[in-house]
Amino acid sequence: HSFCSMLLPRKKFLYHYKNVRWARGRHETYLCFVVKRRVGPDTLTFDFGHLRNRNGCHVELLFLRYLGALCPGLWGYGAAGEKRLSYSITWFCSWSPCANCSIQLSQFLRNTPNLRLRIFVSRLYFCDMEDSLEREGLRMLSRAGVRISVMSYKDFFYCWQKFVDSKTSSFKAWEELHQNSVRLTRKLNRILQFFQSWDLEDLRDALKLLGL
DNA sequence: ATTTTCAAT
Repeated sequence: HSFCSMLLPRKKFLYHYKNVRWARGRHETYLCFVVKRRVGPDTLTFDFGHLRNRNGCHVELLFLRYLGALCPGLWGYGAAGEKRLSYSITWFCSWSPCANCSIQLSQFLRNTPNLRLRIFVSRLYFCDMEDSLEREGLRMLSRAGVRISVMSYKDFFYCWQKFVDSKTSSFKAWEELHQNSVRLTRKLNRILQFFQSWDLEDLRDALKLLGL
């Protein structure tokens, strides 16, 4: 695509996705995505790539702009409501969405039931205050059926393989990756006020990865 | 102990 170069430079990935407590200077947000078409119980990987925020537009809303091109037939072909295709999108974002993006996404998804969204985030954006709008936004997304998780080692590893110009260098975890991921996962669970259970698609992906 | 955040210069 013209709007998303295929591979992310290693340095950029490591700088922007590092789940450090004090993410000084991360004034950009990256979004790596996988689009899968759902055919009955099966999903076929259809497209992947990455985006970053531009011109004051948050990357999530930028993604929504490109959604029509990424998911042909999402809104049906020809006659209204006919032959709508179903898609699943998984994205990995360096920051969690701001309140406004969460609201926009929730509304969009309510009007597009044939689209499923699964979100992984490296860091939580403005979620320190108990009453922050960002926290409420995450709950809103959750209620709209989006499963949100904090990225763990396996997710960084996957992104390195899939989206990064890693050549032959293997992914090396930074100090504190695991601790930070655990801390942020606990924080997200407290925000969402319940423990999200496994879902079937995660299980299928895990089995596929193991070659089962 | 404390530090930042999809910038603005």
